Amino acid sequence: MALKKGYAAQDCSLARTLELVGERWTMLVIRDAFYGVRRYSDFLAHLDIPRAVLSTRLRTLTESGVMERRRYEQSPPRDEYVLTEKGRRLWSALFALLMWGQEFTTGGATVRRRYVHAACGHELEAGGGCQSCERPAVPPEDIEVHPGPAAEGPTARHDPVSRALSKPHRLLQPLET
Amino acid sequence: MALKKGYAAQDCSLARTLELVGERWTMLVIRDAFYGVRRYSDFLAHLDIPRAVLSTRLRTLTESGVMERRRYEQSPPRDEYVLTEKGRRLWSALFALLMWGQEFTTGGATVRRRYVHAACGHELEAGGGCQSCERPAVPPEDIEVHPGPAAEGPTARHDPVSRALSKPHRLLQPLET
DNA sequence: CTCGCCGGTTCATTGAACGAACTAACTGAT
DNA sequence: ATCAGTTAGTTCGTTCAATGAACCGGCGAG
Repeated sequence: MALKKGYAAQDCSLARTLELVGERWTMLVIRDAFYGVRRYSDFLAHLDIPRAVLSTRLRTLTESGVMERRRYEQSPPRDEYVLTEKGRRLWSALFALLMWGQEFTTGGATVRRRYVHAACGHELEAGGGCQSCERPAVPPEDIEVHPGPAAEGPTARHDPVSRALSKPHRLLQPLET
Repeated sequence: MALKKGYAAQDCSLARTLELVGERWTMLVIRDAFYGVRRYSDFLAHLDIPRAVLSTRLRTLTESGVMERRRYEQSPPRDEYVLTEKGRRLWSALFALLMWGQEFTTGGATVRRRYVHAACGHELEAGGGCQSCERPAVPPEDIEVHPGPAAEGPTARHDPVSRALSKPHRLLQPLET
């Protein structure tokens, strides 16, 4: 972040966390990575983020070990960005924010996406666990995103990522775009 | 936030959440509120935040219903800022970020604060629950902050809030400063 | 060889953060 | 009554980051 002082001076684990993932756009990039977005152009189209900011964020996340950049094609050279274990462990925090938003910030609107325990088909509860399986915390690999009641409609987006997510999709698996 | 476009355009609950609590400093203000900080000057001294930014954040949080401003003294007129129910519900997200930071961002350093289930005295696990009580999610009212191994030392702060937190303290209870 | 795509970088403009200084309301001590 | 001190801000000039449009280089296809 490199502001004059940065709040890293706090020597507090929350402050250090926010230095890494608390900047504008960063959490949305990570959310998309959980959805299976891996390519620069897909992040760009789905987030409507300025190119320069996306480049900066991907570099920061890569340098701090939250994401990993890897070559998946030699010619033409193409890289993809995927979450590392460190990054995948952000799921519980991300999900908690997501659920809070669904409860408190939807102005009468209904839910756009539902999160389902793939093993049993039940929707996750707010704590990130599965009630019917009595699992306290379902890991992201076992979760599917399903389109919710508000997925279609006047506010729907039409980028490749949004279209790919109109079908149920396993978290962290690459999206077909 | 009122940037040109804001990412509220995403019509996604995470984006809306971050519009409210994703700005620089905001989460640290909320964390301090959980610690029991209520007065302008205490936020200021503990966070080393510019006064103008603190004013803006407290206004935004108040307007969005995350915190409430209330008169606790008539003369001289003094207001305090306390979390509403909406704000208190951010605990699980905040705690998840905190634990992630403790695991991944402490560069060999040790923990500054520990979070203890007041009813049984056991430290909370990373998911926010209490292992020994088999409670899946301990609410903040039942949690105490204890100074951790790194509370003292060369990096220790000397503001009133940090001093008050050198003793165990129940979350959300006002700090004696 | 040229066209277009992908994954960036560069640049001018705008907006936000920073920190120091200033203000307003009040209290308590001299 | 005056004066210093505390609290809770606002104001303002400077610095830094976000935005969006334009530009660029590698490459493959036609």
